[in-house]
Amino acid sequence: MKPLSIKDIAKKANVSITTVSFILNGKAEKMRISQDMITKVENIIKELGFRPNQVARSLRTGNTKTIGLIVEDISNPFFASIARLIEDKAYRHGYKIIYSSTENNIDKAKGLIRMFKARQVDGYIIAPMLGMEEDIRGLIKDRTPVVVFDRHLPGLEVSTVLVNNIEGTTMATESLIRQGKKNIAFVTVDVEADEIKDRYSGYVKALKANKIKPNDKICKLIPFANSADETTAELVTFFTENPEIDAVLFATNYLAVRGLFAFKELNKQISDDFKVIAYDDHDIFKLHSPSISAVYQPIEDIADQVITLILKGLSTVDTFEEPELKQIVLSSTLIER
Amino acid sequence: MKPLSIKDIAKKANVSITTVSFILNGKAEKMRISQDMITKVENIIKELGFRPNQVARSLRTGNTKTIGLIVEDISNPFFASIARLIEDKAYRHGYKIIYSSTENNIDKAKGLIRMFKARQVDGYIIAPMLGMEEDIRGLIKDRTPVVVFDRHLPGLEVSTVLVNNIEGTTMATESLIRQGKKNIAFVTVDVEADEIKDRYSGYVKALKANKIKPNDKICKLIPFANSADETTAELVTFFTENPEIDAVLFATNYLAVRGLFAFKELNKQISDDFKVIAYDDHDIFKLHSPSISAVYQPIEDIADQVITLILKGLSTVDTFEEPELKQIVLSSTLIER
DNA sequence: TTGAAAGCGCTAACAT
DNA sequence: ATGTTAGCGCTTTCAA
Repeated sequence: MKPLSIKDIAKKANVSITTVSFILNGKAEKMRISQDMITKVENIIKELGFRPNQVARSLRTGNTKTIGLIVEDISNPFFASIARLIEDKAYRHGYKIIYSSTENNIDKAKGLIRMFKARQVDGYIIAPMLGMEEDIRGLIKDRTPVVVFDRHLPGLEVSTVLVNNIEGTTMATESLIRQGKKNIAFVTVDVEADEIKDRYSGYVKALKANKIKPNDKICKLIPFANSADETTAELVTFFTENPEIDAVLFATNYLAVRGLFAFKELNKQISDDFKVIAYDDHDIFKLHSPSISAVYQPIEDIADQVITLILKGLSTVDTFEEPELKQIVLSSTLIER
Repeated sequence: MKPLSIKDIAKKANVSITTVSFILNGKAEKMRISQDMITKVENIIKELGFRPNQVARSLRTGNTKTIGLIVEDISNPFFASIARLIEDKAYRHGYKIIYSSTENNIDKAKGLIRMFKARQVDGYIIAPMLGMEEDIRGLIKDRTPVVVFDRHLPGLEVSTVLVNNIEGTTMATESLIRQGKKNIAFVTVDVEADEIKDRYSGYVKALKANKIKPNDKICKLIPFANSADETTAELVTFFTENPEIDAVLFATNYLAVRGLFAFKELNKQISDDFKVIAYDDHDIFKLHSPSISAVYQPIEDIADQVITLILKGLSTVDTFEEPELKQIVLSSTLIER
């Protein structure tokens, strides 16, 4: 059975499709359509359960009321939580989200942007990876609203929502120093992103401020391409070879989880003599015995800011105003456990 | 700058838009367009970076190459993982996913279906909630492919991918009995879903098979609407009041996590004298000291089956074949730790 | 082997 | 205050 069209409603109501369209789009008032007519048509619409074909509407108006969301991996709890919040807020404004994971694959990422373009999404929310600069610049040049979050691409002028990574690891490192730790290890990943580098900078900054000389030997760089097990194995070796370490700061929650697996394997107890802090929180850290301190990224805030920026961009897209670019940097919190 | 259209390509190539369209859609051969023409047009398309407007295409052909994904909460790791796998597989077949979370709110769920309908999605993948029966039936009547997973709605004839819940909890309970446990508690949630009830049935079945009388006193029903903290508090009380319990089977991973928090609060050690098994695995269970056994649901299999079913539905939608309904029940695995 | 033209369902400028 | 109609970009039938 073919779905209803505006024609069917018009016929049923004995009016033209224009009248129906105006009523559908809330322009009845402006067009001074009689109240009687309005209620009559509205009743028929409700009675028949008619919903205008959004595809036709999109073709005509040029906007699809759809936002493309591109992240590295939607199943990562950080992105999944943000995706949920963004979807919820977008929904209330009549927008839907199409998402895709880049899987840290630049070709897939580029393909996604082209695919989203072909689908005429109205705006983009992107947790970008290195190599997407040109593509994002292209979107901006087409006056498509873009908001970037989580990661920042050097030299790219775009609205951005980030957390202050330097601040986060500085706080964490200082807390460890205050607890008398002398050999604080730093475990990070070899991803070429400023955020990751900033986390390292924050760590070094706190050490220097406290006259501790950073020691490369207890800074471990884990290849991004590692499997979970490989990472655990590397960490087992690392901690075995460096028994002087009395505290560890992990640059991502994922690495910290692997670290916990490594400690388990090594039978290494976390205690006042061996402290661990993770960057980015996780349920596991609360529940672990003993529980693990973490730098918490304000997920709800991030989602709020992202959606606010993109909605503003969307609403000014057909005005002549230059879209204003905003760089928002949120603070993270050290949760001491 | 306006995006390119098929017209621009046609003009540039000095051919009609028909020719371009045929080439775009791989119908050039069938139409016996000359190889020269084909390469010439293809080059222009590549050179100008033209991508056909998917919205216009959708309006014309009636399909949007989009699948609607409706789950309770996309940020739940179970759904997030499945979403990621589904998206990935759909992508390879040229489909995109629009998702939404029902938040266990039937009004939102119904709204989502109507919204997806208005957007002409080609098919639906739904982890349904009670109350959606009529809406799903409506989709099927319109000959829209639907695949339901995770939960089954009684009396609804639709392709379904489930795991065998009875089997899972039976295995888990039997394992506990083999370990000599006499007072095995069962903690579940008051959700009116067959899956949840089946988990209870499996537990009872194993008890009876081993001549143990089920004891209501050590079966705890947690309200779904509880906050996390409320659940923890209820579990603290429950385990305090029933010290004879020597093992617990949790009906969901979420409940088990709350249980772990409760044990932590109670300073109750998990050991050979007090065993815990969770239905549905979680990283936390691997990492916990001691680690926690779990019934593992085959996420990858579920995603595979779901996508296979929906793609089959999508490909037969405009044939005259009756869409064949398939009920797939996957086995879960007990991971003993 | 290629082109002209209708039409998918809707919006909105223009006409009445 | 309501109706007529062009056209959004594309696919596909029919004609040449």
